Amino acid sequence: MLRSRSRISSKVGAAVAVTIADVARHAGVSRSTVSYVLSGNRSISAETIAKVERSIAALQFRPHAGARSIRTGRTGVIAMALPMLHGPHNQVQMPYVWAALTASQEAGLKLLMLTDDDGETAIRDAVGSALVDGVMLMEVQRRDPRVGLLRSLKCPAVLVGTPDDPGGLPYVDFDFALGGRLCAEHLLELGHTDVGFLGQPAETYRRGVAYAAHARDGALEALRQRGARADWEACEPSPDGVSGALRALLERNPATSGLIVYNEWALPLVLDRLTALGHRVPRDISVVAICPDDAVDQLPRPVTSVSLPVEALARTAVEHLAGAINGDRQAPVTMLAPRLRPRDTTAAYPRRRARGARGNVPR
Amino acid sequence: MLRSRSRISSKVGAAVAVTIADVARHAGVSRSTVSYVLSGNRSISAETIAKVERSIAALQFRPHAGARSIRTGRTGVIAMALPMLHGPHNQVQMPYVWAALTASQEAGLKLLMLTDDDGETAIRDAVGSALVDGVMLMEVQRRDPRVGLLRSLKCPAVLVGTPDDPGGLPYVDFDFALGGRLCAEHLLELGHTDVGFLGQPAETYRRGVAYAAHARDGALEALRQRGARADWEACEPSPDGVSGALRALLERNPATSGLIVYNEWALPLVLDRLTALGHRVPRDISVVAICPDDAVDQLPRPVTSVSLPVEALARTAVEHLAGAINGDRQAPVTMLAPRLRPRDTTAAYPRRRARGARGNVPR
DNA sequence: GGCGACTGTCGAATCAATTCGAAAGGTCTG
DNA sequence: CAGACCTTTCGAATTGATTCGACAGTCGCC
Repeated sequence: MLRSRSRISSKVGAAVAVTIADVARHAGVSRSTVSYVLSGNRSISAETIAKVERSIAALQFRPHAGARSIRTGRTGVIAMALPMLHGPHNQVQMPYVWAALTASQEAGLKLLMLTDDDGETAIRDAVGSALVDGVMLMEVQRRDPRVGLLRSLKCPAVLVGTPDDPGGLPYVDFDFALGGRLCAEHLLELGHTDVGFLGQPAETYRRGVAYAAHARDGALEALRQRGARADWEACEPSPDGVSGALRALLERNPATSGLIVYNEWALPLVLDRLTALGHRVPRDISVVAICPDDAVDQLPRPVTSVSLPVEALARTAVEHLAGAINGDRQAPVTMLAPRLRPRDTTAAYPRRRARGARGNVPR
Repeated sequence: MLRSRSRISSKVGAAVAVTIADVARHAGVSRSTVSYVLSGNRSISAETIAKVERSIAALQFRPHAGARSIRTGRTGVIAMALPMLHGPHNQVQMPYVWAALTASQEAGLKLLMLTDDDGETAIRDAVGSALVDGVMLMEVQRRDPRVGLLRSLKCPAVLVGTPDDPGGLPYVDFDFALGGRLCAEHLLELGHTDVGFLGQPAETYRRGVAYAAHARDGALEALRQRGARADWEACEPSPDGVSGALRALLERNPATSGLIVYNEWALPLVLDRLTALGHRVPRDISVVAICPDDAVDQLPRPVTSVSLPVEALARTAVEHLAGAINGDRQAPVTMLAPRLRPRDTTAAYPRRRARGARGNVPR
């Protein structure tokens, strides 16, 4: 045997574990009494409670998570499953992580991060070994193999995003399709008839990530239904990517007077490049974005936007999951409604030639 | 009792757990044999191994994490402890999370995220209840109460950052002080004598976050030692914050010709605002940044920078922790060396008045 | 004063694994 | 051919908690 395992001192740095038996001995009661004090599952006299609690505090006792889970079938841990993708684009995800982290802490849960590079192994392992009580699936794709997996695992789960076939699993989402449509309608109402949609990196669409497709299709369909010329372009997370996408849109349709941007990363550069290319916003081109409110606040000028409630989304998902784990009946679908906030980057269309050079009143 | 707990079907969505006993029965061997097949701790005949493995696969067996941890004292989970801070600044952290996530997966570990709003409860709970095998401490402060806690918990730990008193705990860090000094020396060698340091948000310094202080002090000390005028300013994550910080630096010392920027978020805006304020880079003002390489790639122009190896840092920390958990003896300190990469935003100082208006050759 | 109804506490079973000691069976050696 | 030895497998103890059933002790009520 490589490691000796004596009763008194365990290995190198590991702390000596204090068990419920130690507490019982210290308090002069039985183990079960300590357990009942902890769980409150049976009435215990006030003085015994006090005695036990003093011992717990004195010994710094904390019940062993594994031992507990073996009986209760609960671990108090939920998993956040992210697909493995690298690159700067992923910075957008941190707010989700933060929100999920704080929300789960408030719900008394711990958050385990999972990536599933090789498909679904990480999820299968974590759930199969009863490491987690539930799974929150991020970056849901339109046809996501993980959805089928989760359903077959029969563990509490919530999808953050809307797959083509949720297969009975509950999902929480922001209504990206409606969000895209709101952008479109805003521009249509302002008189724009030629609109470009500048979206996420091509890879995101290639993977069929649901929200990206929904936002784009929601916008384009609304535009085309109302007779506008609509076009779209993916946008890579680099200055050249932004320039390239803008140029492509403007070359394919030089009449483009409205731009819907759903690419948080690119947004600052879009405004910058448009002016660099000689287009004034909103006089020549109106810009409406889909992005979190704090992204707008960080821009040099306030952009008309449909605000993306990242924090509420993650929080809702965690709360939903917490409820499902407790056995509460949960709504199968939760859709957060988009709302468009007009700000400085959109204006009525007829720009110059329209009814004489009567000036360009911004409002 | 609210929830009945029968032997056959458990509650609502929970999967029926398959145990090692089921596998043993299915394979026609004893439980211990299955365990030995799993762990390889005793020699088992090839045919028995095959038989058992077939049963494991057929039943989709995965050992119960809790039950396993109760005996082995291991969970295969490590914690990443982040202090609870919100706001856009935190986007910088996602690369750390990603790197730690992939690295821990490669090391066969799972990653639990912890925040410690109310001090250290989350860490204490996770370690005390034996939920995690080790802790990776992020955003280490110069005087960090969590360091003392971790030491007293006697569990494998690694600090990502250098506190004033590591108290015997191993730490991994990027040499921010030297990084700051390299920036300073680069500017000094180019002839700059008046340099401003534009740093992290004020809150970060107020909290005494180690890396922020180290980078700033490393730069300022090097500058002052060599007789340069050096000043610094915190910078909030907003356009106004950037403008304000720049203005403050330039007003306090109008002769400022060199700028060290250690604020990944602000970097694009700094370049933008400098030109907006009428300073050409690098003709009027040289800019050198401390930031990850991919942040440079995303800028419209290549910025001279000391590259911040975020991914290597997180990866090193995870590997260190994995080793410590396995009982390997680890180096107490790992410092990643900074390297300055001159690019387009720094130039020799004597700008105009120096030796006649002989033109400004960029190189 | 005896009987049922509570209260509070305990002992023992249970959960799903790991692991030690021993036993069964086979091979090799003296 | 008996004894030593090795390989392979098993039974049972162990790990740290939860929880059921039982058992004293107290109280109130007729």
